[in-house]
Amino acid sequence: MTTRWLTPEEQRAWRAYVAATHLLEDAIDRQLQQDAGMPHLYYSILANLSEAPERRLRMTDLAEKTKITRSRLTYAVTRLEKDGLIRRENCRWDKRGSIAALTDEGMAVLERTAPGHVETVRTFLFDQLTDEQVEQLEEICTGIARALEGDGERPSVDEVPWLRRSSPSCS
Amino acid sequence: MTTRWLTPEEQRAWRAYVAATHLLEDAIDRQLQQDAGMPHLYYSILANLSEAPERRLRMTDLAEKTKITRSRLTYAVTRLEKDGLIRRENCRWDKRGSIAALTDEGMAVLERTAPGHVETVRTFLFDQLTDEQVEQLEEICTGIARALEGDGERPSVDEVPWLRRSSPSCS
DNA sequence: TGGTCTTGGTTCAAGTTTGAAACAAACCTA
DNA sequence: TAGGTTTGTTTCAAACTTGAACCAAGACCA
Repeated sequence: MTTRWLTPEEQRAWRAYVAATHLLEDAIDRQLQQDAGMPHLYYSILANLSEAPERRLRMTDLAEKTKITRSRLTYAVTRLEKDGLIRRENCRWDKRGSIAALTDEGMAVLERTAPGHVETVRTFLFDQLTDEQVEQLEEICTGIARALEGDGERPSVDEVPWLRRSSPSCS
Repeated sequence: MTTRWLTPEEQRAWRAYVAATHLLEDAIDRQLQQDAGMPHLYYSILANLSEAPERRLRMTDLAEKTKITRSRLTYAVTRLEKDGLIRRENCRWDKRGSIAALTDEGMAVLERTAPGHVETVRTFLFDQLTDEQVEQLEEICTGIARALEGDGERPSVDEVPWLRRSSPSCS
């Protein structure tokens, strides 16, 4: 089977997608770095904890929620713990487990910085979209995420039989 | 003025967006790392060069095309140069300038790995979308990118007067 | 001209991410 | 219940990113 290259429409969509996602993530990272002294991911970790029952989650659950690897999470939590925004506790039921708990200070940082963050997201994302587009975006993204999540387990790339033939193009 | 929090629809869209973009970028990075031995960004750099006249671009233009900072680009190009996929040349008109040129070997790598890359993008993105959604995605992303690009200059975050008030939520 | 400002790139240190390997506890199963 | 496998998490080294500082070389202009 020969490669199905992207159609012109797909090319355009793909490039716009790559550009938009990079630019937006950069803008959000910069804003949060300035206002909260941490990148977006770290903020997300705190935000996820703030919504969890008792403001605490097991590492694996937190990694699942934030869609990152466990090792990346370990590093991030270690940093946030040094900053006093998170506290590590060990799990009673499962001695292997480690639990990340949001501290009051962490909650305070979140409360202080949430407005700026929301405003950034609004300015650069939602202010640019019609209500209809917001819906479309959700559907599109939900579809993509579903394809990538399997049922909780990421379909490790090498399980998919990639074709290998020539000719470039497609950033 | 008090913060305009995200509506439930916006929340859903935002979360789906964050999840989808992370998962997709991760999948693409993993695939390219395995097949081409480089992350997506590096592949994009090669791809951009391959389409430029004479397969060469000035650093700043390349940074602009790939939406990354100059320092990040410098590092990436240095690595790719070590791998023999890019060659640096100096600009005749402007002695400050530095030009990145795709080597034949770089072109070959691109040709060899493009099919796998396209297939990944297709599998996880376009196969999940209807033709209509592809169009919608392009429009949405174009809008976002426009808001973030000013006219070539990024609106440095601190020029926007952020509001600062309390209450969290919004990953 | 000789300053001074801007632009194009690189450098450096500190911080982050990656993937593989290491551990330890929990879970089988014969 | 010992031995083997799986699961939860951390560790480590190598690679990458960030932002500020730096260095030329062009541009501007009194």
